Amino acid sequence: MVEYNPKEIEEKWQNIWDKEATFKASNDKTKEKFYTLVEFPYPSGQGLHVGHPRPYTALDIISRKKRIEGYNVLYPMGWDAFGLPTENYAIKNKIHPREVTKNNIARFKSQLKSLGFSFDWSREVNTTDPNYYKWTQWIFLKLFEKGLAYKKETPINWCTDCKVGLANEEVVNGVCERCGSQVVRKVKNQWMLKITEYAQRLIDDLDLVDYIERVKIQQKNWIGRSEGMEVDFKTTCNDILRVYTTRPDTLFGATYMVISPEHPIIESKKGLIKNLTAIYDYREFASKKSDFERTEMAKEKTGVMIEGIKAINPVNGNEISIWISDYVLMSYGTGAIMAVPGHDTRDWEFARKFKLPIVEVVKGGNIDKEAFTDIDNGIMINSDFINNLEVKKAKDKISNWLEEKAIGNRKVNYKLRDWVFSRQRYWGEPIPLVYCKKCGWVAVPEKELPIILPEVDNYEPTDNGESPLANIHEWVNTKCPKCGEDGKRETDTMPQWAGSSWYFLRYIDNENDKELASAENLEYWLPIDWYNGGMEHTTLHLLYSRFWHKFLFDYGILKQPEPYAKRTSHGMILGENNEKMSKSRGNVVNPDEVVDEFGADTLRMYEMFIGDFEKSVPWINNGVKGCRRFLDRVWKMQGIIYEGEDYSKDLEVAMHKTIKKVSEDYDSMKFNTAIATLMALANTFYSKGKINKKEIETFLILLNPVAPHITEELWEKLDLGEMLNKNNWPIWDDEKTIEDMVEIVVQLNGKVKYKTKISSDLDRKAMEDTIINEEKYKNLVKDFKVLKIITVPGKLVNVVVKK
RNA sequence: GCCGAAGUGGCGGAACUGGCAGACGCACAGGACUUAAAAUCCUGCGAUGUUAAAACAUCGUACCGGUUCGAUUCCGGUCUUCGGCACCA
Repeated sequence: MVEYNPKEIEEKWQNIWDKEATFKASNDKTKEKFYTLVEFPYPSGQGLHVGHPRPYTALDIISRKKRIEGYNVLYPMGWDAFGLPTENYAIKNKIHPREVTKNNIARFKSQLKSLGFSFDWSREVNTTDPNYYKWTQWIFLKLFEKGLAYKKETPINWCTDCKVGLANEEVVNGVCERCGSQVVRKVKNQWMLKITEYAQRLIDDLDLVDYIERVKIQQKNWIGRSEGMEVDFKTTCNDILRVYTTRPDTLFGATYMVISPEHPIIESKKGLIKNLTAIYDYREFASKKSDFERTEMAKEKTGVMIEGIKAINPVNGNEISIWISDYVLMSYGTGAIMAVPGHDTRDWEFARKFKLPIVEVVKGGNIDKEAFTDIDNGIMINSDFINNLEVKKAKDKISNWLEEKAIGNRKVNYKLRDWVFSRQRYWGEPIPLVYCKKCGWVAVPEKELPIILPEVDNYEPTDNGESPLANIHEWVNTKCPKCGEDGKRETDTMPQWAGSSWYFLRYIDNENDKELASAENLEYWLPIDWYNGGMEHTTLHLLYSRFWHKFLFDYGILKQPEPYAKRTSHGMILGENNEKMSKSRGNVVNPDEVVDEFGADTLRMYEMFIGDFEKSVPWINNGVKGCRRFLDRVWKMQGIIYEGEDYSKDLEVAMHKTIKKVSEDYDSMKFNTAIATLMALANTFYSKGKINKKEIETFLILLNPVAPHITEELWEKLDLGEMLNKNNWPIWDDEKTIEDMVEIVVQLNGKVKYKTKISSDLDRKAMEDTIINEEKYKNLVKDFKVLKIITVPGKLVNVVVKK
């Protein structure tokens, strides 16, 4: 027998699949389709690491199984290639990001090919290709046309030394990651997308899809719907401060207010504020922090009281002080809160620190010691006309009262914020708009798309924080498409999220130059039947792409309101030291080395066998060996085959059980136990010493999705007919998975005492009778009084006894 | 801090819906084959105790408590680790 040589056979089959276009999805609408999708990678300079193949192999298994089951499967791959690391690399090494991207993609592609994934490479997409981003720009224009894109002043991280805008990730402990200088928040006028307009639908339509529960929960929490009231507080300067609260019932306990340091009232009433310098200093101090740092619960509370203006609590007329503090954000609610220190932990700490009054309005806690927050079932006190009411009733009564007096109104609020869509960077899609003094922002005509990213000499942002594109005057200066006067192009580019918000639509018709994709192909392939990706994309990418999809649905291009019928998520592969794989930690495993030493089938199998697909697991080099050993044993099965029939009930049960278990496990992504089951079956084969071709055939088909090369090769060697992947998936018969005898457990007060075999067709009564007549049983209970016997058919008999 | 997960032998993990804890694999130990080694094959492998051994007993699924005939699984609390927190992708 020739030795198992993965290198040779893997290359052989990869070439055959390429040449015969085995995995090309057809647009034949008469066939039942199945669209499987994995998140397309960012082609980084480091190449693939072993984390990438985990989800790819998983959905490759699903795809291959579906094909064998007769579906027309689309399993595509592409490149999410715009992004910061490429740009930074280009700046450092003075190479055009286009070149960097091209090289990285070539490397990724050859690595992916060496793993034998059944991608339909003819549908490859690349977000940096003008033929692709033409449509990204086109979608943006449609959003703009419908009023969903607007400009707003929003802060960016500004490095005071490099004089560039930084990504949050590049800000480490408040200083610039590159140069260590102070980073401040600088306000810029940026493009925003109104995702908040879709907030409710993004929640509601989760009911239409099959996502793993934690993804749904996390999306809902991220969108953060709450029902509450907007309440107006008059001020002593005849102004109104509007707050948002979910707890109008505690209004009598509101003893002061806090507004965001950026609140406009500070500017509009600065003449009345006596401590303006202190206020400005504090605002400066707050500008150095991110929202995340500002709202952190653990930190020491800071703030400054505004001297000169007070607010009036609308329910009791009390004059209360107004403070500014960084934990109140302009971006959530109204940028102002009423503080109820008796019943809110953050307010309580703040009040304690600044010696502000704390009033108890719900009975039950000890507000001298801590805020009493568990108040949903409490009773109101110190609250005038809502005294002695239950909290729920009090909330209703005071809400009605506020609405009658026109002081407040019920309001639904969302934590979700609009999407900041501008980046002051080079390596992104140009935003296709022109600014005209007369007409304002004007869309570039569709026929001029794509607006190609022009060549620049220098990829670094300009000194004033504008994108490098701002320096190319011949590109920036153009004519207004509307009136023909002088105009200037937008020089900000789109965020990397743009291209990945719709890529799954382009796979459907990637060469179409007339439209984003043809209507009939979209209708045939959508929705995506199964989308797998990392948990880390749950709140941004997944939500952004649902938003764009819904928009295109509203626009009439798409027929389904949701892009993904099903969403699952894989766990990360960690380094051997149980830490995240990264270059700096030096624990990165390169799949090329594993393929070189053990073969692609072994790598694929190990990645699936390593543990629960949904959980993160450490990579263990030694573990790979076990999978290779198994494939060696599979290879050697050639030597124990015999021709002919030889019925054995045991083997028949084992075969049917295995088919059932493996089929079901693949479908529910329990790849590790599917492989364990196949290993156990192989052990059974070997313990029998010989095996019939029919059993091997079934075994090879079951193993094929995980290890496609070796199984295809053995199929050919054993002369089992046309290519394995053209055959049918084996089916099992539930009746044939039942053994004649089952082992059951006899327990005494829930503790296992002995095991015994009984016929599997006994019902409860018969089973109990069999057991209590056994000698062993009589011995067991002879010193006790039997109180009760609990019998679970086919499982156990538990005897409850007393001395 | 907030939101979402996870915690089981020396290690990765398994256990359907509350019913035999440790499948499958790694590592390790002993044996077979070999002049020898590697590879391969066979056997054993949670801890402790009684024991020559078989066998038996006790403990054991992060920690504390609860529900139940019975808890890795359900409930309350605590600790630890991981993912996300809106310009990394």
